[in-house]
Amino acid sequence: MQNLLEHIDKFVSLDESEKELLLSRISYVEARKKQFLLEAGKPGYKLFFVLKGCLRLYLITPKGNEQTHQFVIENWWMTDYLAFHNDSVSGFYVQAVERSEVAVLQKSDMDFLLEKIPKLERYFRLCYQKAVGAAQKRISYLFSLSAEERFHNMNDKFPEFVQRVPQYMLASYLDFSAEFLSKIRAGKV
Amino acid sequence: MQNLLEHIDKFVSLDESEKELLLSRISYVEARKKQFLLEAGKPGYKLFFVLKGCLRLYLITPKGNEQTHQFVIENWWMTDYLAFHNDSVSGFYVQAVERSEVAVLQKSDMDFLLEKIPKLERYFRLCYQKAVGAAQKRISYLFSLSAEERFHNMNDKFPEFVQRVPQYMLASYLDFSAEFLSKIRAGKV
DNA sequence: CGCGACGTTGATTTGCCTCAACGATTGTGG
DNA sequence: CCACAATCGTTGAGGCAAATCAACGTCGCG
Repeated sequence: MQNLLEHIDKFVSLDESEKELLLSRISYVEARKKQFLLEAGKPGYKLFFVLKGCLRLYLITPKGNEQTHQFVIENWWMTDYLAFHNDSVSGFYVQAVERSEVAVLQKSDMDFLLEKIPKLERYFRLCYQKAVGAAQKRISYLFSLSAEERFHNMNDKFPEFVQRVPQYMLASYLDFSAEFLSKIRAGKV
Repeated sequence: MQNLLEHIDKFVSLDESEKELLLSRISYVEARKKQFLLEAGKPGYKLFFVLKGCLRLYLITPKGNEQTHQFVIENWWMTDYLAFHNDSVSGFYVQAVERSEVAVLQKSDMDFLLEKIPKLERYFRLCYQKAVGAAQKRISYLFSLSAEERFHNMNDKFPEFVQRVPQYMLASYLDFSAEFLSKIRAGKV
């Protein structure tokens, strides 16, 4: 949990009793590779923070394909935010890409903590501000680059990522087929 | 500005002196149709709230096409959040789709207000939480639906929108060409 | 060792783009 | 208030990026 405290500390400073209170309301989960933390169709009242490892958020399209929406590594929060915001059922799966250590915050606990430690409003406001920016950036890549350009852009900017996740997940994240990714890598396109 | 106060009031309650302070740091702009509020390449330190009318956020791709990222109508905030967050230059244009009344908040004023009225942290945290959810939903539509399905989905869920904005903007929002939208409407596809 | 998950390759198909030319509608200055 | 331009929308022909399908390697693991 040290990672989480350090991350919070970058934005707001908590005293010892506040840290204690915080930790008393956050649980710790170790997820095996491919294990689900959240499933579509189930209530989405949890927020996940990656302490170690890698998670992905994905959905199954009406046609039955997996579409990876987001990968997150150390020091990012993730969930289906619409479900979280509206207390509704999740439309997404959250799954461990590799063995991961995760902090889990229930919405009710979040509300409790925000009540008791108003400074955390600021922390989450800043996290979300960054997340909205990241989402805008993501859409702009999907919009303005061709499939091949999206792959090369990813490879240039996040090479360790391209190593770390299976190709079929990466392909669905970049919004093209696994076969096509294979051809791009082979230079056959 | 009444709209803005009412919107804030849905999430947190401010007393009269706080409202006064808030309004003293927010400016009001009337934008003509097609007028720019923010331009790519210029500093992105402003946040916009639509009191009346409609704004769009778009970028120009390397190939020279307009790609509309987002439309916002009454009671939504908008800007290039990455530029706003990092105090950098905007990658997007913000333009009035129709004659609009807009509240403008400079980042420095936002920081000042958040300092003086910590309750506003909560307000923005909730606005952003909703915005992240909306962005996730948007990506999921782009991912999982065909061009024609995206149009019909839009038409079903936001018919007034489809009326309100020019077709070429709508087409770029749905990520296909204006010509193709024309063909979908004519049932020629 | 054998099975299932993952990756590769080529042939074929298709959804949507591009380009070009032409209507319709809106706006503007004479 | 009309003429004309600019903006916006329509239509069709042709082309291409990427999907789909199918078959076959390969690796890791129970």
